[in-house]
Amino acid sequence: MSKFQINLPKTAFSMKANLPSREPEILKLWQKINLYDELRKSRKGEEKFVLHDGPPYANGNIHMGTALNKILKDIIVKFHQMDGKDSVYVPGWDCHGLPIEWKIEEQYKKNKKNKNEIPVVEFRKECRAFAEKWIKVHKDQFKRLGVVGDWDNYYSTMSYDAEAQIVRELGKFLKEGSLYRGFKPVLWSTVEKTALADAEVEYQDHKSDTIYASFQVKASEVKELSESEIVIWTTTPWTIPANKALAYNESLEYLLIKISDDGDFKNKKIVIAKALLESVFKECNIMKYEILKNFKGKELKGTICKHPFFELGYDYDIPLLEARFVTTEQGTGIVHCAPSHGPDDFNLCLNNGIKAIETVDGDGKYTKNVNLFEGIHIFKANPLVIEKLREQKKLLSNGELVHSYPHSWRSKAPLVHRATPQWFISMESHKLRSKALKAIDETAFYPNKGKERLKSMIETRPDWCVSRQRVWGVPLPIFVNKKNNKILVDDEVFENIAKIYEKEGSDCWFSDDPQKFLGKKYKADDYEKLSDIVEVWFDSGSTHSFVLEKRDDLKWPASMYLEGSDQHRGWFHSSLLESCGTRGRAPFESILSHGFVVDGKGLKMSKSLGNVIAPEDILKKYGADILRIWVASSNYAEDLRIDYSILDQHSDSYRKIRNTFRFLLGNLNDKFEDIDLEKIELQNLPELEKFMLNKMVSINNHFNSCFKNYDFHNLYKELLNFCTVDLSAFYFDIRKDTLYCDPVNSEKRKSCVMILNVLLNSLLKWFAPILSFTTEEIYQLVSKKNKSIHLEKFLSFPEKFNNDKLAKKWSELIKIREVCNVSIEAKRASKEIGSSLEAELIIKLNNKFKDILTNIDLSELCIVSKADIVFDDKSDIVVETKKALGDKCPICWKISVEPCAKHSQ
RNA sequence: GGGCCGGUAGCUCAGUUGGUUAGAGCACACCCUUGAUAAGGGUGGGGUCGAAAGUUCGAGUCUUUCUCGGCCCA
Repeated sequence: MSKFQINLPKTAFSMKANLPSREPEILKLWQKINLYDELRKSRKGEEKFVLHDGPPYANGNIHMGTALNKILKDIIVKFHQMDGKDSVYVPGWDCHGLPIEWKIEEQYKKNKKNKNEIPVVEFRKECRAFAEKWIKVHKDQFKRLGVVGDWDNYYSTMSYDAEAQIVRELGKFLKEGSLYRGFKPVLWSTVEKTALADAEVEYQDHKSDTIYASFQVKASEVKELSESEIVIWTTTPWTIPANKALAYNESLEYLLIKISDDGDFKNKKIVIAKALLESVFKECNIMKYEILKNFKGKELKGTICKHPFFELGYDYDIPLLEARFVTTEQGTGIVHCAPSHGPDDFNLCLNNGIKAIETVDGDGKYTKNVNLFEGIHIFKANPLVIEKLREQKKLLSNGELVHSYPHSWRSKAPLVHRATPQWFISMESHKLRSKALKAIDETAFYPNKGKERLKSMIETRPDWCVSRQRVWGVPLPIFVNKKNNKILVDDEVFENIAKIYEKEGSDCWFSDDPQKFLGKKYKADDYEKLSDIVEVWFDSGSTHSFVLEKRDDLKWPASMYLEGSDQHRGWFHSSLLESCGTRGRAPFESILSHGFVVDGKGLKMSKSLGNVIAPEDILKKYGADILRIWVASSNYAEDLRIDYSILDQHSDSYRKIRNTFRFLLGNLNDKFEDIDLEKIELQNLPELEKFMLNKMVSINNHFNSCFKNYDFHNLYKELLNFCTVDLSAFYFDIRKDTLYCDPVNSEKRKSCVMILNVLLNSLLKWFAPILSFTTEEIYQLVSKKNKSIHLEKFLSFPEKFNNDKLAKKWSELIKIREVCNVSIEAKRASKEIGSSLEAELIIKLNNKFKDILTNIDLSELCIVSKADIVFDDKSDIVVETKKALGDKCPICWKISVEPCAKHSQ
């Protein structure tokens, strides 16, 4: 037996990952060691990084979007933790709202129960139980992804303290005076006397009365329009008494026409859209006419009309307003706007300072706000309105139309848009809009484009409607004085309600004596108690108040909010408004928004396309670490593509990374030594080792700058390339000879082993936030320093490792190596040699390379048996490969005529 | 229909203020190795930068239009 021992790699770390079964074992370990608590202990007193969780809705299994969101959050939280901060993550759930109400109603239907016969409180209890059930399911699914957080102390919008705090927040708006009562149209059933949500509406055919009616111009910037009449068409004549404006489209062309037919409109001038001339004239039976003027819609700006019932006391101005929703599909190209009876009308009027009022009551009768028609049911009003129009000579024609129309899903009765009392937070009265815009400017956005997106929404949004006529939510804590209609604003009452909710939740609002909430100061008989609930965006917009502010382990404002880009209109938006209204600034320092998960072709996932991938499928087939790689390697600033071929690719990368670790572990025989980087004496190291240290510093610098910008896909790519290009194909390949064949106590081998230790340590930490399971698996194998890899901190590399001159020199050497490889490959292709050790090289180099070759053995670098160097000035780099002559050393496999220099004695 | 964002090799991504033959890794093909072995190494092929027009000495980078896709709104 030879006295030369070869040292082959040996490790317990298997090549096969088997993540789907191994990861659950690691989850058990984390549970056993109470990882979350350990993380907190390990950073006690350090600077906090608080990523405030946007609460997902507690309903249904998680999908790829939720998985992406949680993994991205977890990666960021872990990065900050390893960076030395106390990086706290408290997950939460959004629980109130319509979708859960529907689910419970569905169950009722199945069991033949009638919702209206069930007490509200009992119904709400079922909603609560439903949400609780899904929180449990979600929790396990999120944990399985490797997400570490305070799962035992999660927050929810339905917890008693949350409901209590939501009341306090509303109290602030009420006290300030920015929360006011207005009217807004909702789909309303006059039969059930209730508002219906969109999803409770069925569309069926319905026969409607149609009218062409005219509005006389009172003033206009277009001279010819004076004395003319603007014609509208509508299928709801009963809304004419509620008319407050007319809408036109500035990009359409309009005509001024003189009619000569006999009748009410003889010799009158009317205005309609050019594109609709034919259909209008046909339906109104107009034969003799003359076109007086052709003009663009934008000229209508500033025009004012009189109401058709002007002579009957409707003597207010009807302005013409520009609106995109006006088209030439039907009608006249001018739309009559009754802000109380249509969402388009409402928004257009609201944006122009015309507020909706209550024109129809819950039974469908006109209110006292409607002159001439008070008390009449709207479904009986059409003939009366038509008659009055005719009487006022404002009716061009009338008819009937069968069209698709909304009906109640329960009673099948036709619905109407009805302005109902709603509660709004004003964007202007207390400068909420400008406060919010300022707060956006003070917030960092990743990616930057999110800033403009949120800004433009805040700039144009109308007042915030925060009331809903539903039951599963926090009741609006509002009492209205029966005598003077004034809202009760009293901190004592709000605080009393909040205290009650903290103890028993908000169900009691619906069941208990109102006096309980009013205390002794006010008499319940004097007040009307509201039964509306708060819209759920106010709930989740308030999480900062009942989570960030209330918990000692967190801080306000949050360091970051992180959600899908749809939340610019959702949670980012509502949180910003709520916080700016109550605290004058945003509840976050930064916002990170990510795109949507789409399939491999960039199309959105849908059942009908059959391109849906569930997180569960991926976990079963690949494991969470592969999914985490997918998250880290994708550019979240845009939409993220996923399909099985993409996952296969990441799975291949994972294997490369795993084998890189396996090589390190094998050559260390699973005996990791934590090297003190400061104590490394560079002057004693071979150049290749110095170069590797230098490489690690530059990787680490790049790593840090990527991390600072949350630029994970570049960070991951850099690490992956480091494993493949710098380690596997370069450093490892070259040093295999030393590791396998040099004596264990040789300085060179010891230097290399030292580097392997540093590499293992660095790679474990760099990858830990992404490959949370695999790095833990390795850490458990080799280190007892901490209970978990996630309790470690990133390494800090001494400046002395940085050596630009060395890096430059080695990039030249690598160039020479590449030319050598091409030359060797030619001999291999002609079958003269196989392994590169069968080759010897004659390398002709330009004299300029002389300096860089000191201390360099090119035969080692190129993994050949011999390399002769010839300097001349003729060429840059020219390499000639010859078959090496002599015998193969049985130890190091190098071929030479002489006995092996290292292994011959 | 409107607003915003995006389209660079089969895939994931780089491409700095417009400036040489547009880069990397993976995948693929061929070869080598059999002492990282259901591993490892080498070489190589592959892109009219979504399309068209324009500005410019010069456009992946700037402008316009179109197209496809995504989010939000209607």
